[in-house]
Amino acid sequence: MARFYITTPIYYVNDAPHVGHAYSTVNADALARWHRLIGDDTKFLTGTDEHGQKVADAAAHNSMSPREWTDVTSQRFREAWAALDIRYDDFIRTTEPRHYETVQKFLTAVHDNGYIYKDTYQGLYCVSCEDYYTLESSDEGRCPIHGRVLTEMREENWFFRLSAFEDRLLALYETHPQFVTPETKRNEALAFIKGGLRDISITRTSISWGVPVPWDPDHVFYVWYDALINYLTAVGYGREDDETSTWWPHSHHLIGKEILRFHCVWWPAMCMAAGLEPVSHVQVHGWLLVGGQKLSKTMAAEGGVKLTDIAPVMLTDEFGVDAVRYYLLRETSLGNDGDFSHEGITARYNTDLANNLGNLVARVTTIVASKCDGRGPAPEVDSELRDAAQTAIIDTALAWNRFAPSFALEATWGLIGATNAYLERRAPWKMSPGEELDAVMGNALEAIRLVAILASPAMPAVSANIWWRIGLEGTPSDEEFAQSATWGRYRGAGLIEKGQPLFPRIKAVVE
RNA sequence: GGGGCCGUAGCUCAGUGGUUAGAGCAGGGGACUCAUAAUCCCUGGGUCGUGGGUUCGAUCCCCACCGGCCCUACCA
Repeated sequence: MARFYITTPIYYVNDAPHVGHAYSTVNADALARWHRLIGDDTKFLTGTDEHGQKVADAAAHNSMSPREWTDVTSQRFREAWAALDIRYDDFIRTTEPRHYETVQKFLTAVHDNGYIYKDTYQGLYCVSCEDYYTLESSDEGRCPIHGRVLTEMREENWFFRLSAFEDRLLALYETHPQFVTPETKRNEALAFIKGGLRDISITRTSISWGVPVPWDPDHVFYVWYDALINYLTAVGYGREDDETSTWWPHSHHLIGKEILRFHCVWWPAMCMAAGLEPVSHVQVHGWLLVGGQKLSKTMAAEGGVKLTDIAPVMLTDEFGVDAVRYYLLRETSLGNDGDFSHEGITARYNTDLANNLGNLVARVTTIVASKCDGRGPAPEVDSELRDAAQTAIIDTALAWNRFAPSFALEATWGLIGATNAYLERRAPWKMSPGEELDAVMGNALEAIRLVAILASPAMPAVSANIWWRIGLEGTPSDEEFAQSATWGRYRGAGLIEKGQPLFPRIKAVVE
């Protein structure tokens, strides 16, 4: 049996969950649902990143311990994912004991292998940012954000010998051309490696809210170094319940483009240093832009679109869970930036969901209910709709398999369009009850059944609803794709009734 | 400052070293009336950011520029 292990980034708890987080998570969830559908043994991991000075400060500001604070903030993500029908198999928190154990095991291995050494970190520090800059990344010794002169600081740190992995990373990219997708992002990572790698400081003494360094308890690991390892924590690396060999390295990290360097350069090097094969695939996606602008705290501070204006729950309240999922998956191709707008989601909702899909189900169920005694007739073996169905099945499957949800949904919607056109040609509403009418309606119902299956990774609830409406038992994902997604299997057992519209049209709001 | 990405029809986006560059939506015309004033058919049309270069031929390769953006060691 094939296995599929997919992860999202773990989200920094200081942020409130917003549509950007939802974008990553919905994509990962849909991909996981697709692989479950085709029968893969699937594991879907998400979670929260809870260490670092910012978190400790926020906790103090709210008069809580870091643990109490992260209990609250981590929970917000679980709630957001519940609202979006995210079905993760594991939710990891970096403050969990299992994570401490894996991180310490992993980094001890790196240490034992000679890739960690102690040195003095000299950095330029910005008091406003509370962070270090390199001379190159500064604006001629000034903070690029605040413009103030950076002060030179020194700290005893443990360093990771990243520079030792340049050749091995290049070899990895050479022998695994699919390590990073899409290709433009792969090239970006490759260019960075070719530009030369420097060793990196991976511990801090000035911070206490982190994973202690086992061989030097005055230090904690810097937040990124423990964060990346979460992907291994979840498979039990270095612990009694170790399932690493089951899920690793044939796994997939879905990440946003801004953390490409961590995942495509440091992380494989860290794995190599620990004596572990790197993850096999990193799928990079772009950003959602609001009116062409990045979603950011800065923008909110400047009075632009606020993140809280587009919290996931506000969208699901307005459009429904599956419509939001559909929009996030359909609107932009994974890997490129996309535009997020209220107009955009409204347009997708009305055209793709209400007019095409919802209306198709409504018109078919109406005719069947009134002219076929409410029982779904069987489809024809050689219907002219069959070719369109086959095409949609193949193209949809190929697209999901190559991490391209937008193309998958486009292919699925091709069958919806073909079915609407088919009904126009045959005009069953002009037919009298009988064999001809039954055949047409059976074919249409079969197409709808297939659409429900094909759309189920993106819209699990609506797909199940359609399944029920056309008189079928269970849900579209009960049976493996290879068996269920073949033309001619429709056999409605239950009565077919029209019911309420799946997607009531949304009137344009004049602003 | 350094590295990188993007710039394609009104809008949102696909796409390719080679005959007339695509889809959806919006717009225009027609058909139909089962359906959520939905659907179906036809249709408009864009110097593929600008200027060079390589090539028999470039929107796609190279260089420069303009514009937008990302990374530069905490932001999907």
